[in-house]
Amino acid sequence: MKNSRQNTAAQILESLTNDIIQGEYSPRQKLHIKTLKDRYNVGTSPLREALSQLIAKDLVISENQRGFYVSDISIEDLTDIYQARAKIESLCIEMAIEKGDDFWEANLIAASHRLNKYSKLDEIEMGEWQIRHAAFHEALVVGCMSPRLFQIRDSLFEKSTRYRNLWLRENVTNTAALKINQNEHAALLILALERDKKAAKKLIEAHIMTPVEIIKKSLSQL
Amino acid sequence: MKNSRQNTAAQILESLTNDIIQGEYSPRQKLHIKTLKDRYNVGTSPLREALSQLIAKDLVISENQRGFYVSDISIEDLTDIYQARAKIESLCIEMAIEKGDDFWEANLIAASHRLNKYSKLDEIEMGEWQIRHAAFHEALVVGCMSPRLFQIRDSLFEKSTRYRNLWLRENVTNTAALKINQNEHAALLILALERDKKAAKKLIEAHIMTPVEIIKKSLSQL
DNA sequence: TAATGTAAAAATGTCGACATTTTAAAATTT
DNA sequence: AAATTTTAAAATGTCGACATTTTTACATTA
Repeated sequence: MKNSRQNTAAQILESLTNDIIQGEYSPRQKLHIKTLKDRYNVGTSPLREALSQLIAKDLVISENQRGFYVSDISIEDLTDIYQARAKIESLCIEMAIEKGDDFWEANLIAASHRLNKYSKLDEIEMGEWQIRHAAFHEALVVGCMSPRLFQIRDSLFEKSTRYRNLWLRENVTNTAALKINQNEHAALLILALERDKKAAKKLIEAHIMTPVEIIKKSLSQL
Repeated sequence: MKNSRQNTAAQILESLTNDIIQGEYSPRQKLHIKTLKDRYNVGTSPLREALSQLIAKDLVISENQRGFYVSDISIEDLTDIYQARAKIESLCIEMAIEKGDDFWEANLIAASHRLNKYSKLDEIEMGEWQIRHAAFHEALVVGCMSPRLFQIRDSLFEKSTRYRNLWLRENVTNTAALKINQNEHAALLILALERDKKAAKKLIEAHIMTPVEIIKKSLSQL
């Protein structure tokens, strides 16, 4: 395993990022250097370099001489992140509708079909559903053609993951919520193909904000 | 100097960030560990931790076993960053116009006045002008009340600094360009106070995109 | 001379050690 | 017993050293 293209710091960064956004470590949890070294079998330097990158990504905070902590979550932060996500997604879709070509349309229809078929199954495996769901939304915005806006979109999506998982726990069996979701996706597809920017923007913003109230409840029960 | 509230890594991060966006190091320049250690008088660990954060901020890139480099600039990146900045700024202003109160208005008028007075002087010191200019634009968007959107705005502004400095070199004596700029600021103030979202958005996007063509020329001559 | 191969030099990434600070526990005082 | 001080333990941040890889300089061959 010596000839891996990534250095140790980059590898740990992946693991740590995942473990934090998937809730392996809780918000505000202390991240002891010693413990992490043992867990990931690495030395001090690459570990601290990975943590440094997580600081820049706002997933970890550090206090001088007091170590590293998983960054906190809160209702204010939840609202702000989802609001920002909604606006950015809306922006991307607007630009995609302006610039999207036949291939964008075709790809979007295909992604919609894949999500639809899977959503109608009796037994839905949440991992696969999330993949197809994310793929549909990406197909919508991919026409916007801005690397920076995509990067911002991705980073906000990543930050929202810890909150989204609270929603998924509530709705893994809630088929009614999934149904509404499905209808919204169908409407989004139509509006995009009709190039109705205004309506598409309005709908996507509402679509992204939908889970916020439910997550608020889960959060306040914590 | 032992009891400074920041650790070494955080201090170097500030210096490095500044030195990169102010052009002390050029795009694609190799950042030798040894050289940097000597220059900033620090050890390997905090230096690499600072560089790790700069990687997350896209100001530095690294290749395994080949070290660190200042990230490149290009016409494509210039356009993308300014386009993204324009859209984000537009978004913030839209939200600010929706939510802004009397204090937002008052503060905006004050900031406009400070910029105006300074712009009319015979001898303009560019550093002070930049401060007042940035303050005016911040006063415009501050009503939007979203920490995350501000953070995105700031990070895009920081990324655009290397390009902006190219513009400033061209226009430090170009009073005609500054005049147009001044008129646009006056118009922005009026539109904001009139709560004319649509016109304000359109103008701010054009305003931010204005320097792009000039910078393109400077870039292609490099 | 150009191309290829080899040896030396330089640079990177990782580790363990150490001084300093923080935290926890024990002892002392009020 | 509660509050404060003292002492011990644990954890952090920084450094220099070292193995490994890359780069450069030089020599060999076609």
